[in-house]
Amino acid sequence: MAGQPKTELRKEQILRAAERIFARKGFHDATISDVSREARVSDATIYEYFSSKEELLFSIPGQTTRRHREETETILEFLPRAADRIHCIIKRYFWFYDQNPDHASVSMLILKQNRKFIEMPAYQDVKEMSRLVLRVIEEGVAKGEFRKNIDPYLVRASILGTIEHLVIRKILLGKPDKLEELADPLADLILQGVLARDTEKVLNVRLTLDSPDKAVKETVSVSTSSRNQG
Amino acid sequence: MAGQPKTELRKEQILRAAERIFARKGFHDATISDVSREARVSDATIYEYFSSKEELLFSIPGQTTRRHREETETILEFLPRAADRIHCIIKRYFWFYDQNPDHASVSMLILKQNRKFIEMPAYQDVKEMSRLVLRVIEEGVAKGEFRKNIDPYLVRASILGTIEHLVIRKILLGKPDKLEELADPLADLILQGVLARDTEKVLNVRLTLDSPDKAVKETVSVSTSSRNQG
Amino acid sequence: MAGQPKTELRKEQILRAAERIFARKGFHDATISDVSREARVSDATIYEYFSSKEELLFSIPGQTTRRHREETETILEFLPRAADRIHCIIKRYFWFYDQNPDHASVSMLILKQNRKFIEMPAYQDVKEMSRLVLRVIEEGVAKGEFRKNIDPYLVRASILGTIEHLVIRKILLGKPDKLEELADPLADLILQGVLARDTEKVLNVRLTLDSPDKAVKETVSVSTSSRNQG
Amino acid sequence: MAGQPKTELRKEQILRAAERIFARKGFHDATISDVSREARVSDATIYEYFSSKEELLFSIPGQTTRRHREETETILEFLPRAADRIHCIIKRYFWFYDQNPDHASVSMLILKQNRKFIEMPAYQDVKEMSRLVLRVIEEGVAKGEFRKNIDPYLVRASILGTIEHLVIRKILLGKPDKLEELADPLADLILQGVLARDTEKVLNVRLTLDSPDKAVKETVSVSTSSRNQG
DNA sequence: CATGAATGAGTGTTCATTCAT
DNA sequence: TATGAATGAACACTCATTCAT
Repeated sequence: MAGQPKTELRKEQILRAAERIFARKGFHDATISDVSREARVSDATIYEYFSSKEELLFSIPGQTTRRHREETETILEFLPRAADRIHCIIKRYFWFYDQNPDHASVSMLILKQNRKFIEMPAYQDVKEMSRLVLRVIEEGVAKGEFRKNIDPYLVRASILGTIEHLVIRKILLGKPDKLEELADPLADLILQGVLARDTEKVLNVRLTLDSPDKAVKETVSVSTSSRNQG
Repeated sequence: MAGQPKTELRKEQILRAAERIFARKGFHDATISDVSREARVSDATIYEYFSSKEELLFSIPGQTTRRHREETETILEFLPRAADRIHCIIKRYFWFYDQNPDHASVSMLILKQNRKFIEMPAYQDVKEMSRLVLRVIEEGVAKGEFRKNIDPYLVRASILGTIEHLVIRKILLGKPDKLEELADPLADLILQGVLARDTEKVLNVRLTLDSPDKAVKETVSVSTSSRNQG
Repeated sequence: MAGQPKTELRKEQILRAAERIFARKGFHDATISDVSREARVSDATIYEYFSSKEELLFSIPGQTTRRHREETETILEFLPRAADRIHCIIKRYFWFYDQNPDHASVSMLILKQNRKFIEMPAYQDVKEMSRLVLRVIEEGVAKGEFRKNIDPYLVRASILGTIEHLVIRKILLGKPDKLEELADPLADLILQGVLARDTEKVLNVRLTLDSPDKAVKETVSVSTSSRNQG
Repeated sequence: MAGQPKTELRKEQILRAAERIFARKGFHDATISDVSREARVSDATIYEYFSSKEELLFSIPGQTTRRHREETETILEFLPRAADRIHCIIKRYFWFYDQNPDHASVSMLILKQNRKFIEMPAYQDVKEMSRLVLRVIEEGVAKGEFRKNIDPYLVRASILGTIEHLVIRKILLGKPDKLEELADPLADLILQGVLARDTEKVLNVRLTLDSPDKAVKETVSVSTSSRNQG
């Protein structure tokens, strides 16, 4: 808990102000003065900490994104099954964006489509997170949990794309109120298309046994959709 | 085929130039002079046709989007099965963005996250297209083709979100070269999670017979997943 | 009443439109398009009749001013006394501006302080009118109607300045409703300071005494005018 | 004389530059660059002190006008007679415009006929000065110094109008060189029409005839004010 | 470390004016 | 004669950025 050097606090203060302002007004419509006013420092002070408005923008994700990734990685270690991991990743994404709406706006509306940002070091964390998702999928396939014939890249695109779409929708249209509640149904939907199931191959199983006195004809119906079921 | 009035041609000429320029440089980094140079008209001429730089931007989707939607609607009428319709929609989206990369850039990188745009009349076409997708899903459910317990809004988010994610990825990273090739696998993936199947109900059938010397454990594999199969 | 050539009508139509527009919006805030719209012609047409926006402006007073001067001159010929002439001039000025409020605005708010206008031929009419006033005053002095020691230039400045002040006041503040009603009191005020008198009224005293052989006719002149005198 | 804060000096510097430039070129024909060049600052600096070109214009009269009014008021307190006060006001007006030719140009050619200016707070000082003149006239009437039947508003219009006319004339035509020299004659002229005089009421004409047997002593009373009377 | 003050560089927008038809 | 279409030339205004204090 060693107090951060005062200068780090200042930096953080500016960063959070910038996040709020950029989230509210967009990058180009926000001025350095807007940010400095929000941060209660002078314009010039911002330049003591960041070399340009753009660098300020690119510094916003910083720790937040890294922490999100690291904590997610930590949790995943406790989840042996790929399906649970996917579920966890989705849940945490929604939770993360619910908790950090300004970060969500900056990430989704400003940074995601910024050609320069994807060349910045800060983008690495986003990339890492994306790789993590891919790895989980590939491991799921390798372990036989997921179907062999899926394209892991496509599955990842599907997971991340859906999340992004919903987050942007929430930012722009304000609904739904809680993204997190979409985590279960989304995980179900995705896993439905991905899980390898014996079942998948077993249809209308009709078993006839040679037991002469007893002819057995069974059709067992079991609901399979929920990933929560054993 | 009567030629458009000359003034309409001029407008179109400016619009296409703006599309190219905005796609290449982004909205804020592009100047009206950039556009006018590309269109081979003067700055002032642009203002004869559009009242502001922003109105110029918002006018870009215009016909293109509408036509895409209308043609898609026409085709869908010939496809009775919801699964085929979903497949068609996905395919056409990819094809559309493949064919119109500048339009794709403007839509995905500039307009999609523009708070003002979603209040413009031009946004209606985007909305209509989105509603069309929803309707197809709902009809699929109504007809029993899709599972009853899916959330059509979520499925739509999944379809559109994945497409958007892939389009943006292509724009920023340049790959894959042909989005259209992702249409089949994506449709498969989505439908996998959506199609109602008998099979769905028959799962993990493990039969243990009391025949002490013979334990029977059978798995009968029948391919059912592909939407191309009867 | 030979009809004016069609082209003259067009010109007049544009001129009156310009007068209205300039009166309402001022010269710089009015555009050629404003004028052309009011005149129901195209921008280009205006340039068929006037070589520039400024020339259009300078052409507005034109006939109106000349006619005002000519008619005034005509009337003055019927008024032998300088006092009545001054009165007439003032009355006609007020009446003129009451009748032509747009002309008043253009003259008083735009042209009067325009450095270029006073070099234009159209300014001659204004100058002529001003000279007319001066002449009347000088004649009044020459005839002994007005005091010898007035400065005719100053008196003219007083007459025209007061009129202008009142006209501008009416334009900007809207009151009084009828300038013309100020004509009598203003003429009184001016003449009060100008008329040769005591004298004026006291003099020309004709006394007839009954003394048959002696008719006495006296004119006593008493200087009363200067405020510096005891 | 403790120096004004540096920033006030800067503001004054810009204001005086603007005054010179606007006086010389007019408001619309002068550019911000003209002003900034004259003030030896950058364009942007002007906008640090004034929010728009128009606000800059409206700020020019500022102190100058207020000071003129205040000083005049102070002096008037020492002049008990209304006539002297009027004389003083006229003299000071001329002196003021003689001393501040750029201010004169801006006031007379630009501001006086500006519809927006008369709604600005800065216009209040002009109004106050105008009220002061009116008050002096009314007091003159109340004290019996001026004729009862004058219209104070008209007299004020006459004073201010004549001054304005002469100032504008000097600005545009360059003559006379010294307005101040017109103060005495103008005051005479105005007061002539305003002062209550014995004569005004009674012309105590005393005629003595040499008729030996009959001494005739007549006093003829004639109302003299109205010019309509014989 | 913090900032008040200053500005260079840039840009969207306007509009009087032209000219081919 | 009349004008639709086009534009050159300007200009007010903004703002990220700098630097002396």
